Amino acid sequence: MSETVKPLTSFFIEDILSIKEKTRLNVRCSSSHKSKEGYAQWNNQQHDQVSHSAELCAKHTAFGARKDSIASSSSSIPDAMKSFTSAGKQKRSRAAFSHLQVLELETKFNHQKYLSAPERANLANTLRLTETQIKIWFQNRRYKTKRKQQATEYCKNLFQKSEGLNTEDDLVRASLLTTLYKTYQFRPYVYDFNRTWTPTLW
DNA sequence: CCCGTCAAGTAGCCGG
DNA sequence: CCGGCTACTTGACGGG
Repeated sequence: MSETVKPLTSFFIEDILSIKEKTRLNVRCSSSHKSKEGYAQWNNQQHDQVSHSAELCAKHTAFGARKDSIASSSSSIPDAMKSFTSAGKQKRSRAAFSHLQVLELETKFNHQKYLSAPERANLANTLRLTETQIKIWFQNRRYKTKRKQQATEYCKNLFQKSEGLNTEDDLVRASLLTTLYKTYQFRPYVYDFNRTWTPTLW
């Protein structure tokens, strides 16, 4: 992968309030799996006072770093970024993108579901995220859309079927099913009233 | 404390 | 091979 190192911003409240000196962290952990690409890239993003760019930056939660103070700015994998469980295992992170970042991503996604490499690089640059983060976001977003669509279609079919229902029991069952599908629309498991929880529906 | 959300991890496939 | 894709799964985190 030929990803460029991007300027990253700290999103810590204390950093925002105190307007600390600029720190910069870019963490890159290689996956155990095939090491295809720089998966698991955790970024602490640089903050330029309380400004527009600050809003663009993700709130970093990696390795419990949000609780720790990340003062050190070092190269590849800073010790400050490494948080371990009691078992000595490295803790996994989950970055939270800012509202503005998500907004920009959603806007882009509404226009196009797939990004070319230059488009992705450009978006990554403007949003101050990594290209991998952009890629993963779009992948997840497409999958989310698909699931939503499938759930909607299934509900539609249910309503259509329920039109032909006769007994009160059938109607109750149909409405219960609809409720269930609304509740579990993003879950791969849905209860079949006659059997059990089944892994796939469609 | 349980549960939903969502970024990231994983497996497997495909095209260049 | 490598990078990107889908289709899940995992795990951190926040809200009720």
